[in-house]
Amino acid sequence: MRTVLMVAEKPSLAQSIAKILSKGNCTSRKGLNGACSVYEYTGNFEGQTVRFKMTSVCGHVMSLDFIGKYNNWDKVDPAELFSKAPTEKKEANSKLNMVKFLQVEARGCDYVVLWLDCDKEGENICFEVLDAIQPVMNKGCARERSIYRAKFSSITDTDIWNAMNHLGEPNRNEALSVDARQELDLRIGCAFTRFQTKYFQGKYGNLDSSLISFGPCQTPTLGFCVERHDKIQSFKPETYWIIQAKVFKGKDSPLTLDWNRVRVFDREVGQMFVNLAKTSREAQVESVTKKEKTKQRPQALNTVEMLRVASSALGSDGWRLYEYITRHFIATLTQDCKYLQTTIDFNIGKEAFSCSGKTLISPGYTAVMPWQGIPLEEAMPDCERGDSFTVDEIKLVEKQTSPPDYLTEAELITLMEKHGIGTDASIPVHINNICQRNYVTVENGRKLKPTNLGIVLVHGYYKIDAELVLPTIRSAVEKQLNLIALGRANYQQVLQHALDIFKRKFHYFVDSITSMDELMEVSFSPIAATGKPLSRCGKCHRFMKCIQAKPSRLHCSHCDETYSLPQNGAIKLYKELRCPLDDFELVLWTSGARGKSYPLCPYCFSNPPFRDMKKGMGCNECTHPSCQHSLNSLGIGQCVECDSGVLVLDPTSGPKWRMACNKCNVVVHFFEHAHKVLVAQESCDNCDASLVAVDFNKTRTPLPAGDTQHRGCVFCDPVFQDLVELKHATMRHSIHRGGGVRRGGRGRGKGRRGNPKKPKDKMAALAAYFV
DNA sequence: GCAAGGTC
Repeated sequence: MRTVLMVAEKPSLAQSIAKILSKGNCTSRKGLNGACSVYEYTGNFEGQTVRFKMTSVCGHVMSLDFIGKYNNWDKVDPAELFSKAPTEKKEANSKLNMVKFLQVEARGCDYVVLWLDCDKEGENICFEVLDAIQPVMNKGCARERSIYRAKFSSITDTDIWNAMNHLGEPNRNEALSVDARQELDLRIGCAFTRFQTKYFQGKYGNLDSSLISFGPCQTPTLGFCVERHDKIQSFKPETYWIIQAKVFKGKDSPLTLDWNRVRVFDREVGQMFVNLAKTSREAQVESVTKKEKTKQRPQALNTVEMLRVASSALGSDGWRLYEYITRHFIATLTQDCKYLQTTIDFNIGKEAFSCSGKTLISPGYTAVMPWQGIPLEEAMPDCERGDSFTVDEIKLVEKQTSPPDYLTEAELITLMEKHGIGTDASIPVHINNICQRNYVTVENGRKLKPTNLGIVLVHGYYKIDAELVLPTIRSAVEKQLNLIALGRANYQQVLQHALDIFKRKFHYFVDSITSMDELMEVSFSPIAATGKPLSRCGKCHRFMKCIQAKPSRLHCSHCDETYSLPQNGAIKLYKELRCPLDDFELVLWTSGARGKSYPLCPYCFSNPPFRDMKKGMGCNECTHPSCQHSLNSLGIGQCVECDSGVLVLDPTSGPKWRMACNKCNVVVHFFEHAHKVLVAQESCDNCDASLVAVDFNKTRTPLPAGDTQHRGCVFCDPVFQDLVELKHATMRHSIHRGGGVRRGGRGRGKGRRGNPKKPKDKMAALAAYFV
């Protein structure tokens, strides 16, 4: 029997479609990646009985990136990203093992039916799937067709069966338009982001942003928020006047009328109209019109509309959202709301006024969406032409025009949708991005208020090249891409054309960056004027300043050099001790009061001193053979949790001493009330860990017979075993994991680099490092 | 470390 493989875009769709097509008679099993399931059943295909295997991917299988060496920000000029830097497709999520999974399932299959979503992205994923499975599928005779595309727009029996009975072919052009979009977004976004980030971060100390990103969607999104901010800033309130008139008939409560001229901007003119109206004490009913009107039930909810609604009253309460979606759905199936609109036109003197109200005829859908219902108090009094009302009050009221408020998230979603910025799935991501990048903050009522950084960036783009921030450029690119999809333009030509344009824009931007910089100077402080003096530079021996704003770093204004620091933690001076290699004063990094801490050399942190070290390493990973702060001096033994780390004594942790892994987050608490804890040169005969010498407080020593000193292995020594809070750690230590034989696996087999053991022969180690 | 687009 032949086999048909069918692939949907996500696991839940595979399940729904399999249920429909198998009429509920399918088996299911998990695929090798644990995320996708495979549904199997027997059925008919192209006039033969076949076995169906329905499964799915999880979105895109592949994603585009530059080849490795072009991801080095220090060595690559961002301008190279427009043409020189080659790109490659990598598996989008290596954990999912999607290519392998698809190949395992496709092996031996004769046909494939592609059930990817029916949009351009889905078409692109079709070819990602085909690239993975075609090499392993059965090869039929050359003329036999084996690739089919199902086109469907809803998950209903009729739609799915209809798609199955009218299979087509995947559309290469649509897929190519997505390939072009991916390459454009990657090259443009990365080039601008890297350039901006490196330029401004090196100059200003209080930007508070570790990344100054640019993107064809996120930047226009920010642009909308700043545009509103500018309107608010440039708003000048204007005074205007309205006539307020109240009339009544008999014992009815007074009606407030609207002036037909609405408002005037000149007080004298307003007063003149009041005087004219005041010549009469009665308001004559000029006409009464009654119109039956309907309030339309809502359209079916789509994702963007749901986002808008959820952002403007609902908040993050899942149940309320569920209730809203349910009510909305029922409302779409109910009748429109019907009401009677009554408008009464009045004349008071020669001035015209009116008043209108609504009376409910039938609630229709507002019965399930009561917040949209017609309020009872809008009902109007009975009257007819010629009736007269008594004027209760008529006066001129002064008012002021008020500025607009910051953009609400709901308004922003509307703007993005209108201009084609992002998709239903990516709109929230872009909004989240500009928040995380510190370009806008979310205020009460989910209003988006741009930060100084956001404002300066957008104003800078306006000065240099407004198209970089205007929404029109994205739409223009999308239009060109659409031509590829429609087969009316060549993929290569469109891509090249757009890249050329943006390459020129990029060079112009780089040449004009001082225009944006002028704005930055107003809002931010030069790096040399930021931060507090902390530790001394090893080159000039002057104090360097520690900059707290993200990304935290040290800056030497004399040498005009900036040195990176670890993020997410606190930095303080470490007893004015110096690195023996470069004379920089060490600093102490700590993750918190009871957490991990270790010293680091600000210079070595960015410029690894030894071959086997990488950027971002502290003294606890430093392989200096003799420095008292290095791994070699303070390392105790292999980590109890991870395979590649070493537990290193935290020399600042006394009197509650602890050691911490230099790779993972393991912290092992050991001796309390000890004056001194030293790591000895000798190793344990049993487990190879370094011996530890402890000097306890005389009055509080836990050692037998009042001894204050002991030396031994923290993992094996019986005296220490009873004292040290290391029971679980001891049991996990390698020596106890199976007769001293170390586990294989992660982190092993990479020669010296992966070996967490301290080198024993210091001279040999020295020789190795200084080759 | 970067984009935007899928989806988990």
